[in-house]
Amino acid sequence: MQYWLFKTEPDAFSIDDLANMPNQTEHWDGIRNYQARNFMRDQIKQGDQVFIYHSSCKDVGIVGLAEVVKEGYPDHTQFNPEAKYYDLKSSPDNPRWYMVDIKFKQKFATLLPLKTIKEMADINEIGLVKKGGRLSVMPVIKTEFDLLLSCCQTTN
DNA sequence: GCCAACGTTGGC
DNA sequence: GCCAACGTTGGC
Repeated sequence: MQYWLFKTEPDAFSIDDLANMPNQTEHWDGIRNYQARNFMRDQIKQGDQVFIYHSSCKDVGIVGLAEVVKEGYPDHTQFNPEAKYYDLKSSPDNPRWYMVDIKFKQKFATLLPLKTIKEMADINEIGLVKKGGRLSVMPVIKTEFDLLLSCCQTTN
């Protein structure tokens, strides 16, 4: 099992939106970065645990937990000329962009702010605190995932 | 294949 | 809204 962090802008799609979806499951479309795409296509597996992180908003930080329920498959929005994430250069024969499905597991009573994460002495590897923190999909090592999760759950 | 210009992300 | 840090594009 592996661990990940997915960013989302809560104005567009929040942890609450995920919780309110049918079956509390949604496909994570709109990833248009090659490094993130490679994670989606090749590495993210069913059962993997995913932190949901709210970015570009008033309260920035980890807000909840989800689980991967479907592994990488082509992101259909790339083929739709009407869609925001349409990609002229991609075709169904050779899709450029992939997505996974995730299912809501838990919303934390209080979010774990980015500021706090940066201040934690034992959190040094997660992309949020390093260069390259702009990736919208990033791996989290088990030790840091466990630490962050316990932090989220004890502050409840 | 280099690299300048441009676009995007995302914290503040 | 600003701006730093990246990522992508495209001319050469």
